[in-house]
Amino acid sequence: MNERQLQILRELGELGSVTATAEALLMTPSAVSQQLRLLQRAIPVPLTERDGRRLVLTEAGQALAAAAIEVETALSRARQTIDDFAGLPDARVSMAAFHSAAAAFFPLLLTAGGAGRPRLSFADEDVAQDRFPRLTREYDLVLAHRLEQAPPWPTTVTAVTLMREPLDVALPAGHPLAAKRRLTPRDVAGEPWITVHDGFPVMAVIDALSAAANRRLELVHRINEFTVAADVVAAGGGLALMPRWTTRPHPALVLRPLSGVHARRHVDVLHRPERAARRAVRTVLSELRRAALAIQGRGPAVEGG
Amino acid sequence: MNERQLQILRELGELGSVTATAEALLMTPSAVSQQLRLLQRAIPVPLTERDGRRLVLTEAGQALAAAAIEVETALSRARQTIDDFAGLPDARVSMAAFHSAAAAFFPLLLTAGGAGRPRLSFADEDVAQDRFPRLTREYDLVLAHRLEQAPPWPTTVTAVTLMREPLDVALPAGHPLAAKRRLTPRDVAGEPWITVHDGFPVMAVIDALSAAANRRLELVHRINEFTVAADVVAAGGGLALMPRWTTRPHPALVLRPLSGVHARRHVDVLHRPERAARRAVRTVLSELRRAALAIQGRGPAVEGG
DNA sequence: ATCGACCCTGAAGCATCCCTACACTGTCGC
DNA sequence: GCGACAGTGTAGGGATGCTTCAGGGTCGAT
Repeated sequence: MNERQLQILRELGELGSVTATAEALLMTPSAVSQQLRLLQRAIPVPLTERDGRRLVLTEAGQALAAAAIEVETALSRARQTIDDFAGLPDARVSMAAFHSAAAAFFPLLLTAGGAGRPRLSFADEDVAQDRFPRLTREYDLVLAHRLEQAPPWPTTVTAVTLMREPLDVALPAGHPLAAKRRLTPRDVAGEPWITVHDGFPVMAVIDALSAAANRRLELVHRINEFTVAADVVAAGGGLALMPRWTTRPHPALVLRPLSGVHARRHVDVLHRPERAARRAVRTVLSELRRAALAIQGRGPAVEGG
Repeated sequence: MNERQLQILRELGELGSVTATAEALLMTPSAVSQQLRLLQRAIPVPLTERDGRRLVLTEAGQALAAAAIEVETALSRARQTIDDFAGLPDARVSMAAFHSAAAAFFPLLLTAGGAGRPRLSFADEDVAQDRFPRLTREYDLVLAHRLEQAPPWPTTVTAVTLMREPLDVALPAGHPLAAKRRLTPRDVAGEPWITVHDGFPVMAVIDALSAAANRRLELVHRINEFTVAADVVAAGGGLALMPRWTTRPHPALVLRPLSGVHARRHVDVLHRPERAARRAVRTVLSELRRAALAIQGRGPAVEGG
């Protein structure tokens, strides 16, 4: 049982297939298979089992994969130890975020001053909810969002909630419903709607809205990008759900809180546990928390939720 | 930087020479040297430096060696994880103790019942104080003793104090001084003494006694083994310091507490940090703590200290 | 100062390990 | 039932890690 084999087992647990593991670790499936066999030879309980043509971890395999995370974390800490002595200031932290969080957080992180700060590499990644965790393989930190009632992130990643952000109804300033301070599902169920694509986090609220009003909603447009959606709402294309804080207010729109349905999303930062062994990563994590507070404080004063 | 190289670095830090490291790891000094060179190649700060003809760790090397302990601990935990699944009840725990602790603790540990308990392998090892830590390489647990005022154990081993045991003056029941409830340095400084060999923990109390009485003590016999010393005391060979709880009371002797000097030893259990990852080792550790309480409770009723 | 003992390091050689390439078997979906 | 896909075995090659042996630096005793 060596570190390499444990790493392979861990990836297999997270990715669920030998081929994907091989791809992630830049090796051939055959090599993965062989290392798994060697690992198994040293261990008296089965670590893997076939599931159709796939290979998955047994319960024991999952337990060992969890232990493998500790091993990698310890090794990362060792590397950080020597970086501390080398005093390398060129630490780079890579970070991905979905669009609205990227727009809200990235500028704040850039202006956060201080000498010797880690240098940041940003990337925007708008993916379906279940794809966020595996982005942590490519980026040190991943800003992800999920609805409050959605299933939690897998335990293979560490997740910290940065904010619990209400989702409001965006409508043109001149719209009749704009006169009300808050909107009920029955208020809005008859309107045409602009929603995200299927599988994206906000979608479940639309379903809940439909259920609360006991009526099928008319989904006219499917637009993931909130700024695009905002422009379409302003042009009279329909109503849309918009995060209260992380999108810049559109001059021609107003936001109204929803009552009667749970319309709130978590903005979380995800990372593989061992990444937090790096001091630079921890620094950025705490800057993120500070930025989240700033974003909530400055938001347009719409209360409720 | 792999696990093996970190292990070698750690041993070098603890043993202080390439040759000793090679011996401990069952390899040749040349192999150790080569692995250290490979490790160094990956790291931008010097990890080792020459000290005469010896090779020792730099500060950075010591820090990395400490991190190496975490790596080994994580690997040990991984092994324990699979043992948990395998449900192996045949866990063996090896344990060494200096003589008096061995006599006091080993029987209690044997009678500690319970099904599926770890099986114990005992060994007695009476070594000079500075040799105790390296016994942890050979045994899972090492019972060691040191005087309260002595330097603490090195940080490379984990130490838990089981008891702080007073050292009393043993004297024949018919001795004139036996009439006193407690003895001062001046009371005993004129008597002939039986002491342990140089370098053994109790010796420092003799020195303190000498200093407190401002007088050179007459050291007649050098006997490490307390039961032997007890018999010699009974035969009128002189006075001796005896631990209050861990030696069986001799029928012809009485113990009298000393005042005026700090005469108390710690009975500690030492182990390499990663050994505690094993459940069986933790079980025995807690049994040791319970045994220590029992030993103190049952001791002959001599109060003071 | 010199010699021998000791300690570390380097070169050569060998066994082992780990990977790729390729062929094969089993499984799923159309 | 066929093609696509997933995993596994074998052969072979390069890298790795060790031992052996030789050499150079350091310490202590004579």
